[in-house]
Amino acid sequence: MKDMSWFEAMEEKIPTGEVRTRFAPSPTGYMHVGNLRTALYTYLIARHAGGKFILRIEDTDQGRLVEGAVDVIYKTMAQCHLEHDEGPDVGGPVAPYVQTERRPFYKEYAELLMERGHAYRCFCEKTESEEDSGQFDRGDDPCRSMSREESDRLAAEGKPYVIRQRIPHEGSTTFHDEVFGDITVENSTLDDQVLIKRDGLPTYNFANVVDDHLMGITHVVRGSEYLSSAPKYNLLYEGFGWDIPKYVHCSPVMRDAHNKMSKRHGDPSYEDLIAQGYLTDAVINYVTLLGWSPRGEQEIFSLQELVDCFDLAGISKSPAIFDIEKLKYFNSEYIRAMSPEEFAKVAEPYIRQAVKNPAIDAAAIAALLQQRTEVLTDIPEKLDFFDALPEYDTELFVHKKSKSDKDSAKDILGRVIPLFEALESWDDDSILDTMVKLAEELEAKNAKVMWPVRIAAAGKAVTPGGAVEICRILGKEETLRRLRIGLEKLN
RNA sequence: GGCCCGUUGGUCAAGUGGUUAAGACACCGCCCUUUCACGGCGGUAACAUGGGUUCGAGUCCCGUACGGGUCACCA
Repeated sequence: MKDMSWFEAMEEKIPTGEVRTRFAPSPTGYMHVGNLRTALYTYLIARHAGGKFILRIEDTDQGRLVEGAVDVIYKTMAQCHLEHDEGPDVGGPVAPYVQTERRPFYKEYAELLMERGHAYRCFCEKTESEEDSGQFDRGDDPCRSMSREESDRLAAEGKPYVIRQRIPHEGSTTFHDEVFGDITVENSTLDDQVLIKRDGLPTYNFANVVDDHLMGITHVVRGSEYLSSAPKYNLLYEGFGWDIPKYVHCSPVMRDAHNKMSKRHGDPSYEDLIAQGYLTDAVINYVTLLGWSPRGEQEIFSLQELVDCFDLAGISKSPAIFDIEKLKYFNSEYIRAMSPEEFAKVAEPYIRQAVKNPAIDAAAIAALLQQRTEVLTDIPEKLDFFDALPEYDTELFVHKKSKSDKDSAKDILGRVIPLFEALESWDDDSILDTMVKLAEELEAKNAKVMWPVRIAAAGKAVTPGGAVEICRILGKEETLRRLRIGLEKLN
């Protein structure tokens, strides 16, 4: 073990006097929605207080490392505008920020804890069946009462061991959580958890305590699955004589009443949602509101607005079910709030999936789409009729509300075609005027004229935009061709 | 099973002893309208349950039910 001056030097590096939070994912895959929400709350707490947001990679489980996972984390954080002040890529005062690179520290601190009597080496080698059956009574572990001399001797001989936390058999421990309040448990229900594994790496629980302390973390935000191990943390902090940070345990994001959202069940990750046509800002907004509620009735928040009003008191204790319908609503709100240019830009690739004809203006279509798009990936199917007139049934010409039927449609198309042919300019006004005047002439509702025109032009019942817009975008020649086809069908 | 936590409409949720129990999504209806949407207006729908405490309980206490978490040399 290092001498005390080494530990003192470590203490001196710890930043103080500011709120410091950390997002500490383990690089095992992609960004789950629950993870994203945890990252968001963590970020929001730091920024709201004008503090620091730190990224730490928890890779102590060598068996679960996934290639490229760290890059996904960086990429996602950047996409979500969750910029960190300290982390493996940008460095910081308490580097390194990757747990495997901090390996030497844990051992030192575990030994310090042994020195203080709150930990001990355990040389037991139990069979798996003993572990699984729970037959092995931890209270009877002979290593717990082994003398320090004996323990040192065995270790020096090279006998493999783990280091366990020595938890008192008597008394109780109370810890405080910002969301759940005070929770008290009997120490007898806590087990002497492993701190340092046989491979020399720390367990998650131990690495967390050591790192959070050494990094000056003031608020620990994590999932509620860690709630039951939290009392052991208090004992660890007390054993070291360290201040206990604020705990913020968050209930899970559920897929339904019984199951957490999970990739295994086919639930979307953040990346999946983006690929499915959801906007990052909408996802962030929605996910933040899943399990947290602001004071007022506002629901649409920019990240900055969230920073301004985020408050721990609004975090709820019970799990929240992820509702894709409500995300859709947020997404459509965000889409409608975009400038037409912005929307045209994000929509263009989706428009071009369906509309290959370069003569057709994608921006013109985007303008029609913006008010009626919930999810970007819905776009292509709305536009299939632009490139090719679909096969359609003449029943489509029948529409009661517009007072349109096959006979009237036939009559209207027969009259509209020559009028359109005669048009010199092909724009909204001239197309509209032509149809309105015809309606006046026939003493009919505008709809009676426009319905059959739109049906003949598009060949489908539901279209983005009305008859005028569709004819305009299709162009005069193509419109006329389609109207003639419609007329033929009705003959 | 032990321990811990949770429970307001289908969903997200407000609510910190006295409210006609907000609001949003979804759903339904009406209006607007060249389709579908958008928008506007309105509607259906909730305090898991039984006991207390109290003049008065969604709000406090106890029990019950249901649900979740945890009980790894995983995080």
